[in-house]
Amino acid sequence: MTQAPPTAPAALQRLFGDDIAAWMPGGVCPFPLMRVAPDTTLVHEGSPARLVHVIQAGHFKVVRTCEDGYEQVLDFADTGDLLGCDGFADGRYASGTVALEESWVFALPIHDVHRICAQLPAVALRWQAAMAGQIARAGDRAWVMGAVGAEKRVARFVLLALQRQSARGESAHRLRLRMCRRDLASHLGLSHESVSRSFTLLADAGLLQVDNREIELCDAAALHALACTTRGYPALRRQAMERSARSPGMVSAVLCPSP
Amino acid sequence: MTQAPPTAPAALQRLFGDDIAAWMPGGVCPFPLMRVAPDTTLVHEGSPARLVHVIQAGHFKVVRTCEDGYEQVLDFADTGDLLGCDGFADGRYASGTVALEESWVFALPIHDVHRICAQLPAVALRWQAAMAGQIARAGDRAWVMGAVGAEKRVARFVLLALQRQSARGESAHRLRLRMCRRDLASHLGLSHESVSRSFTLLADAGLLQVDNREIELCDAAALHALACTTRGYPALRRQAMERSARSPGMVSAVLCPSP
DNA sequence: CGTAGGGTTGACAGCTTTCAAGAAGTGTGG
DNA sequence: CCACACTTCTTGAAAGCTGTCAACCCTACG
Repeated sequence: MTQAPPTAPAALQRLFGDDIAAWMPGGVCPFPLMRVAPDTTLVHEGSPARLVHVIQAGHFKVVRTCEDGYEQVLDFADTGDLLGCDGFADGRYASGTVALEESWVFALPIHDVHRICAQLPAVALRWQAAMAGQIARAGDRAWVMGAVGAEKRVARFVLLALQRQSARGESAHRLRLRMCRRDLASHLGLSHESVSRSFTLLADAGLLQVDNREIELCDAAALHALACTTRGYPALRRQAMERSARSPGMVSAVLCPSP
Repeated sequence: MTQAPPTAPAALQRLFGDDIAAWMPGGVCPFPLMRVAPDTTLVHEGSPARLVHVIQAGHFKVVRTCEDGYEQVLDFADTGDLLGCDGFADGRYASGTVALEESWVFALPIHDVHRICAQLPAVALRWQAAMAGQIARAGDRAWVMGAVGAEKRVARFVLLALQRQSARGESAHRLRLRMCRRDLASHLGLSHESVSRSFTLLADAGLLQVDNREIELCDAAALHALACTTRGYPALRRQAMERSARSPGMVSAVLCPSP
């Protein structure tokens, strides 16, 4: 299952720009590219923060563990994201990060980042922009989590994930979830059964097509309306009932010709 | 109602350290201290981002407005917090900020911040720590919003607010909410009636004392247990019922002698 | 004094959690 | 290759929490 490590440090390129070349004596990247096995903890909550990680490939969840062992999923991170920035603040990581699949990250010593930023103002600017991007991401996340009602939270989550994916040049209507329902439920403040039911409801209403962790957007306008409209959307359940009554046997028929 | 503007730039001091003196020719702070009237929008969502604001005094809400006019409250900010960092990322503010009361903020042109950071590495370090602090804050916020159940979300919110307040040297058991129930409800993903009911429930159970926007912590251990325990806490309602049955007429009696 | 906005409470429909069981997919070892 | 255990996902039923609608109290304010 182990893939070959990515060759080009695309994530670093985006962070440091062309100035990264000045820090690559002999074309060798000064920062180690680490492989992280699935379900492995990359940084432990509360440990001393000396590294910031940049995701080159793969997906992570950001968690905070309660005293009784229940883990609250604060966020999910993917390619290009920074991990462990919160450790900058007081020297200890405020959250842990766990790989959802085999992943590859660059480990940047905070000290080195400071040194580079002090010497190359252009890099400092990009670095600040990257941290600001993490703050903006957190705002998006709050938008998702602040929705009222299970389907709306799930709808916003899917919409945001697709939006980010398409901003990265990937598909804008097809989504592959990397996390299990339980992690997603923890993130959204729901039970995992409610997440499951929400997906089937959105599918029955014709907004999505759901096959386990494969999501396909069918009715972008309707999903957007559901996600962005204020509270109250009783029409969805009626719509789902009607649809499922109309085609009782055609569960897995191809409903959404891809545009 | 208009108070005098604060005299010492404490918020800037914390951000720039002693090096701020080098940027104060004749002891004059180079950044304007702006007064923001209650219910006034400081930055508009989507507008070009040229300033970062530092709260010197007062309280704000950070919002994202849906197309139909419903505003989602992403966060609340108070003294020392940075406003508008998310605009760093792509040049436009990703969220708006509205003053909850009369407030005072320093307006820092992003360009100036960059210049100062380029010249004074120590300031750059502090600035990064401040942004990292905003990221850590966002994690806390996700922890609050990710709770399952209305009382638990409210409990976490109160706990976090008290914790931040005490970290700033203020009271660790007395809290004055600056936002209306509706804003708090929007932030927590609840109806404002549920927020109200949660407060009275927590009060009836003896964990808090609630008087409109004045909150007093009565049983820190129990509130902490409620906030941090995994889902399921049916004992709370029983406890509240028993308590309210035991003292039917003593609604406003002084239950919590301040330690 | 009248109005407006914020906060609380009650009633009820309906959504969510919980508990339980079954279906589907995955990995392991024989 | 199959059987088996295991996890994940889905679904059903019941209890109970939450949203909605409505009413009432209170304070602030003109």
